Amino acid sequence: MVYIGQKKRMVTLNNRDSLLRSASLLFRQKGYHGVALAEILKAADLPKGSLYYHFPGGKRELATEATLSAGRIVERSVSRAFESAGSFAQGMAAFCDVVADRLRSESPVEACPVASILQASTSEPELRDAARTVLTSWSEGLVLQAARLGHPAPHDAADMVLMQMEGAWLLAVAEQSARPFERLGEMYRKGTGI
Amino acid sequence: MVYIGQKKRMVTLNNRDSLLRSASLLFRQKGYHGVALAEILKAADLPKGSLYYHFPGGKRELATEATLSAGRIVERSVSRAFESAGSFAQGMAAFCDVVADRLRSESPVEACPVASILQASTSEPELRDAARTVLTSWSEGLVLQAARLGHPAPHDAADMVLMQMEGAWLLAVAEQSARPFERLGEMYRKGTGI
Amino acid sequence: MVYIGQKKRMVTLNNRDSLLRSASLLFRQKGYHGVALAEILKAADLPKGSLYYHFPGGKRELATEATLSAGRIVERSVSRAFESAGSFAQGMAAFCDVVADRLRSESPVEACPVASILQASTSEPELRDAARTVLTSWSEGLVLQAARLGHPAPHDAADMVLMQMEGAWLLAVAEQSARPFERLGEMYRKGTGI
Amino acid sequence: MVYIGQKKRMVTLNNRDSLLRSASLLFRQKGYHGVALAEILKAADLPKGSLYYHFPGGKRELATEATLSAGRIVERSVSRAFESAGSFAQGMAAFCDVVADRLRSESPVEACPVASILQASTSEPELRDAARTVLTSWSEGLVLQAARLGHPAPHDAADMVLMQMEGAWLLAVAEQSARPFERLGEMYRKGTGI
DNA sequence: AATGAATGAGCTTTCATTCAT
DNA sequence: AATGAATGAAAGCTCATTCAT
Repeated sequence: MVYIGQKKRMVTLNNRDSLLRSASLLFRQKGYHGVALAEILKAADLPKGSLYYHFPGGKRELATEATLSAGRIVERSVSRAFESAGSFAQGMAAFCDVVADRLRSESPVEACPVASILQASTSEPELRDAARTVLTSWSEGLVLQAARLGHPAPHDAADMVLMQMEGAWLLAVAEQSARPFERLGEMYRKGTGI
Repeated sequence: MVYIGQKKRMVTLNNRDSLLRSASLLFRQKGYHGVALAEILKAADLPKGSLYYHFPGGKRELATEATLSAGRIVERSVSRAFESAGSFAQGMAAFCDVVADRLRSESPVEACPVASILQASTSEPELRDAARTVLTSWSEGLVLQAARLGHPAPHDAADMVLMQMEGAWLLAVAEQSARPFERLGEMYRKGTGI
Repeated sequence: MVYIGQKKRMVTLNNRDSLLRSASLLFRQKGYHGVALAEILKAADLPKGSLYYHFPGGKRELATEATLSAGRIVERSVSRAFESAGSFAQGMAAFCDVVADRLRSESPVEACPVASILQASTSEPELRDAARTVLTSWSEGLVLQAARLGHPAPHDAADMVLMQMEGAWLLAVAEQSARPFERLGEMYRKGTGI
Repeated sequence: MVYIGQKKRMVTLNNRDSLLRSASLLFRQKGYHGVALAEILKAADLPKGSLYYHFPGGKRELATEATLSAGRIVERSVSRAFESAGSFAQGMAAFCDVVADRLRSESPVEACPVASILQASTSEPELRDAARTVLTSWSEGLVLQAARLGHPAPHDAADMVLMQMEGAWLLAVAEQSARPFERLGEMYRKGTGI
């Protein structure tokens, strides 16, 4: 822990972020109900009582924040992949490469942060809101990119890509490999993506 | 409980099946770790001890069997939808209609049986095998249909459809509506499916 | 299963004996509360429902009979060891050899049948009676042998030998070896036994 | 609960110790598998969840610690009995008196802590280690006393005494009386002990 | 005479949460 | 501001026993 700026404030921020990072990772690996808070705290190397200080809403709040935070990371990754693309298909292919790269470094191959949390949303409605927020932001980003890159039906394109991406992620978890994203990327390169 | 044929035999079969049906439903609603066995037994109106008679392997075995069984139902549904189709795209559109119809009657809208179980597969490896088995059988069925209906790249088509289907199912759960499958079906009707 | 004499009677007797043998073995290995009836039935290769036919009193009755039966086997072993002995000490040494031989063939080294059952006697008083019956019969046998072989204090000798034997058996279980009986035998040969 | 010294520290120690004391007592009465954790917690007047805080290893760890702790108490009792003795036989007689006194106050007469736990060691190997540790420490203590008091064969004496003690304890449980230790003590007084 | 399906009480254990300090 | 001790509800699972046939 390195203290930069105001000492106390930084400590707090870092501990909170550390919790979010560990939580996001573990929820993606095992799902909301599959992870115990003690496990998250241990992974973050934080004392037992500290969770409710940072997240008074408990596990629910932690999962909500972790989902939103992970959602933003993916969103940035989408933007970056499409930024330098000449077409929507090229952008999608580039994004598939990025995700495939990422998944290759994971063991076990982790689920989409939205998918991880969605399953628990029947018992925890707040989590569905978080999942929806993230999916909406992804969709809006994709619509913008599709429009920018001259796709004739930006909403259809965004919808389709969102489905393919979530489906590929699920298959990647099932196969425990990055291959679904590689195949999806190839199809976009061959022009059979959408 | 209606007694048909040999009494004892029927009772047994029905109790087992009743457990599988309740389990499948609840796992799809809440995920593997989100459902308590007591809940499943209550839904099936069976006493606590009876589960381990029918499924000595406990929750794991019940979930495995429920997944395989639900997988077979979806597989039959796919076959039927594609049977009377003139093209792969028409078959896919018909299948989307069937699923959309089904989801409209569910409350809450339930997840894909494979997705429900996959999240717990990190802690329960047997569940991953079940998920893979189902996905493989779906994929093989789709490859056959694509080949039969003259699709130029049957494996790509099956891959793509599997991704779209899983993705649409996830979006349907997030939105709690059948609309993602309606949109997917429309795109296949417009010729922008694959 | 070989049918000798009256068919049905023999079958019954053998199944009953088979249950007693399996039960005795398992109780000695794991204690009364450490063994499930299903385990005993499986070891005896008998169907689940058959136990209560042979032993209407259930686990308690089975354990009682198994203890008495095992007690008789040990008693005969004591008699045989002392039969050809020239002194009480020689008899005891011979008996130690027999037990040591027996334990060497066991894996895991099993407890004395009385000790196995005694622990459960707080909750199952019937078992204490069985344990006492066996200990009394052993004691009486030893008193007779001590008297026959000219020991000056037959009751003291029997008491002492019973304690040493039970203690050696416990140590044998702890060490998982026959050595305690070997050491006890040696001491009797050296004349330091009693 | 009396607060001595630092308040928090004492509370913790006492709860843990209280668990150990209740556990030791109940295990000796009913054996490892014969006692439910709920029973121990009730005896210690502690809430259900508190056990796993003090003993994360659960029942196994609790039993292990309880055995080691009870073993130390017996060890001290042995030392004290032999301390003021003029011969090994006198020491042993004094020790028998102490145990007999103790057992007279127990109802039901409780088994040796080692014997209580040993039966479950087939399914819980950690318990065998605890039992062995205690037996070894007793044996070493007895060897030292025998040597100090001029016994010609200290190891034989310790072995023999350990067997007699364990055997007497088993007989005491069977008879539910202190008499076996009284008889053993008498024999040592008469010079027929070893 | 003999059985396997069925049962529910009770087992060990896990866990999100609280709270005094 | 920050914590670790404490909690009790509920989880998955085991088991001796029953009973219709």
